[in-house]
Amino acid sequence: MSHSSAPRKTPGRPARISREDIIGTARRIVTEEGADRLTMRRLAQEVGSTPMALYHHVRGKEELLLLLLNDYAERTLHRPALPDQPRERVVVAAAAIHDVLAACPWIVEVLTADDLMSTTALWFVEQIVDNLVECGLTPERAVHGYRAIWYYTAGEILVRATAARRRATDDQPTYRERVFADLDPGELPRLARLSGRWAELTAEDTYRDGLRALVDGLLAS
Amino acid sequence: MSHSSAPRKTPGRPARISREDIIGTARRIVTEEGADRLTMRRLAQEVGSTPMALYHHVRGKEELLLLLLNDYAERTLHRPALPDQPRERVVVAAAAIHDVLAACPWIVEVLTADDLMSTTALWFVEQIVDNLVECGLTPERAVHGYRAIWYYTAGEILVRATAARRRATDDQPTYRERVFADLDPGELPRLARLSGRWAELTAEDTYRDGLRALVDGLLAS
DNA sequence: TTTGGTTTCTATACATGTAAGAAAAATAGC
DNA sequence: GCTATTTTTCTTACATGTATAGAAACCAAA
Repeated sequence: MSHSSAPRKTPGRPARISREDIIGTARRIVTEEGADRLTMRRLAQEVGSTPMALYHHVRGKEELLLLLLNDYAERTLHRPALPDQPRERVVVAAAAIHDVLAACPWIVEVLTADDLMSTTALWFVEQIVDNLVECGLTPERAVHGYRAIWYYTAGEILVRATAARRRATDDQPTYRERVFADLDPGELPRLARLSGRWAELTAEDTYRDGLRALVDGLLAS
Repeated sequence: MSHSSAPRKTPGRPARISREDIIGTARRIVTEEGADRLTMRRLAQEVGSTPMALYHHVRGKEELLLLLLNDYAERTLHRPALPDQPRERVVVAAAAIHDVLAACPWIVEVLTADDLMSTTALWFVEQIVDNLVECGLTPERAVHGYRAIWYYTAGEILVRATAARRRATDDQPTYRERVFADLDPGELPRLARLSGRWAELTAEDTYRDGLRALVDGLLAS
């Protein structure tokens, strides 16, 4: 579509599609029709190529989704105004990442990435680590603290997203509901007493509370 | 294999395989040859049936893995001796769950379960919630606290397991390594200074430290 | 022009999960 | 014994990710 004249310098057959084409088209499919519709065949057809040609620009579907996630983060993750207190900065930076990712429903299959590693996202990591140091942690403990925050954040998003997906798919009552329906109050009194409200309680969004608790605890030690 | 005489009471074609057969055989395949080898076709062949017959005893592969996980938890998760302090009880109960799950390499695909819900595992949940209340939290906050612990735990296992899998699969340097290799010290000074030690630092097992911090923070608020 | 090398693209094939529906094997009522 | 009903099993077919092998399109040298 693009380059026309400009004498080529590399040998070999010239590429008809680029990684950017692929990612762009993939993004369009995903935003317009949802992540289910993104198949390698469909994507190939849409960029005017064959499925296996994609594999010369992208290692496989997993990498494609990872690239898509980075692309998404790059364009929707914006640096927020940070508060004065270092501790609050940690909270704000983590919550900003969380909110953007949580709003991205197709994320589940990729989010087990080791870290989020787009250039934009790294700024947030920097803020978290730096402000943890600012609060008195050694750099080593600050990194560990960041990792704990990332585990908590990724876990929250993954668990909630999967639960939501299951609820949407299954017509039947959940396994959880069945188990909670007949708890033995003798064996598990606390859960039995809470069983009626469990669904409601776990549905509440308490990400920030947990995050604050975690940051507090990291700084207290 | 089992029932012989005993006049049947239900109408319909009698079942030749049972859910227990399926789970047992699946467990054998997974423990002997790894989770990759567990396919519906292979499993069907092994129980002496056809793939689609399995679907009358199990909703699909995802449910099968969930059942397998519960089965695994049921037989390897044993109630530990709990310390005296309620706060330490929370830590010990959570760490017990964590350690059993983390030792289970095929877990990744299922762990996004809403909670771990085998009967045995619920005892641990009970301990966590109960002792959080014992420490002064309201029952509501105790449930939220348990959820935060679960998010952190599931996230840790998932992220670490996936990272390990990626390292095992990929021969090429990780995306992370490439990004960390050329960080701009002007933009991200803290990360740039730590970049050489990042892999080493994130490889350390700091689950318990983070857990303690989280529990401390939950109780401090 | 021909030959060789390099890169990209295409065709074909396979393994996998599972949807749809027909067939089989039992019971219940007559 | 015969038919209707119910439950389980089997057959077939499809969508998907991707491995493999080779064809196609470009450059550079002979």
